[in-house]
Amino acid sequence: MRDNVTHVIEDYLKTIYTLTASEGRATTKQIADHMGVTPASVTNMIQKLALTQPPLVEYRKHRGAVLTADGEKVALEIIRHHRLLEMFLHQTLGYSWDQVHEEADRLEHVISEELEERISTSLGNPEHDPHGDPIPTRDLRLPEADFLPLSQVRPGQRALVQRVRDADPELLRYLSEQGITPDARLVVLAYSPFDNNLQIQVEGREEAIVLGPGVTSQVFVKVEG
Amino acid sequence: MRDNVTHVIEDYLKTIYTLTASEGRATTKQIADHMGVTPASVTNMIQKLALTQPPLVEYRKHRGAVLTADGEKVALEIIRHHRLLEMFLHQTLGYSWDQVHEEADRLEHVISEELEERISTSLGNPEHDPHGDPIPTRDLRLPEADFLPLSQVRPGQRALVQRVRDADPELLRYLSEQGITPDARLVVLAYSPFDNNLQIQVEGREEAIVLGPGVTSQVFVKVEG
DNA sequence: GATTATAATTAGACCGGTCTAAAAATCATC
DNA sequence: GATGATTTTTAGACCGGTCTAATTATAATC
Repeated sequence: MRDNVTHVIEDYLKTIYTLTASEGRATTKQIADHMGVTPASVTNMIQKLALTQPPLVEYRKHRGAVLTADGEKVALEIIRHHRLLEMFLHQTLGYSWDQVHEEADRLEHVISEELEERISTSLGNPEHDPHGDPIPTRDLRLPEADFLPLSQVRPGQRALVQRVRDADPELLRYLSEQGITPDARLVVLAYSPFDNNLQIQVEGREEAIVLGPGVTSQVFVKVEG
Repeated sequence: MRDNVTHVIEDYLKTIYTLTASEGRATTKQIADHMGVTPASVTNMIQKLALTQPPLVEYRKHRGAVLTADGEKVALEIIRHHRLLEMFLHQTLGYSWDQVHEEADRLEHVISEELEERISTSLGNPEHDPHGDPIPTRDLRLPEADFLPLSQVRPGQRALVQRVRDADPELLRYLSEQGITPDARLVVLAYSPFDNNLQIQVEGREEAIVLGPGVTSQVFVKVEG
């Protein structure tokens, strides 16, 4: 079952998984945009993945792709690899958190179960990667988080930063500079309804800062009251 | 120049490099056997590599392949990756020396210059991998070794083990058990001319052992007099 | 140097994954 | 529910890398 799963297929399954997690579903176009590939290629691939034995996705015409249990397993395996690698590069080799993503994207497809295991134990079996994303367990369960995007926190509320979307290194560097990293505490001071800006005081910082929705929608927090 | 170099091409160049180093030249059949591929595939590939701009190999019909300076650079880059990774897996993640080869063979194609550098410095810029093979330097010079195969050492001579061919994990485990690892000292006690067996006393061991040429040709030493 | 074994090359097919261009289905808006 | 915009699918081509089968060149032996 694992042997016919190429690196490319792994990438498709991972993409479909994260898309359904964040957007609710994975359409042909979304997958295509996310992978930098034409929609025609996506159709071709998801049709193929629906015909493998066992099938890795469910496919009905014009309805996008949904992962089967088997497909989800593969996706979670790769996501586990990815997040363990991010943590390892960060902790053991001194990568900053905005540098790890790209490297992990290549390594995730080639590490053995053996190496995965050694990395995990050498890190003390961490539950989150450097961006606060949960790491699937050995048996591929992913602890579901009830985090709120920072954009939905309102004035007066205190919050603990839990995770940050790791897509854009620029954003990550910017957030670092502002002190907004997992485990940071902050208070929302003000909200501007028209542009959806938030004025925020990060604990331990002098100045309050103002962040737009482009930023606050990428940061996830737990509200502390 | 680097962008058209696929993982497969890297493997061909690496194979041609090691074959010319160990056998003096790289014929179509040798490359094919070494890579588990048909001779037809090899001809096809080396013809292609001779036509790239710049060419990576020199090719004349029925004469096998010879690396150009450019091809050698790529090969040495990959060999540097491979040997640094072996050392890293061994030192940092506790792999035994017979386990590292396979894992390194996959990782060597996907690590960035950045990661290569971080691994190297985290290991203190080692000059040899766990099997005693020299690691090409950052500027891709490979210190040439004047080692002798153990098979050519004669009775009465003391020798310091320098390196062991890393192709076969079985052999590596066996050698480990006998105490024959890089930096081990030994004395050759006797030589049987017909079967080319050597009787050997490893320093720190009780019993002398007898090794055939299948083993002694894979172990390289410096004779100490 | 003729014969035979071995190695190397060619020609053509195939597979995985991508693309473009054209056709069909769905969605959004009136 | 008709119209136009968008999305999706199909059909066919292409590229990288492999293979098999047939052919040709080299090496080895007499």
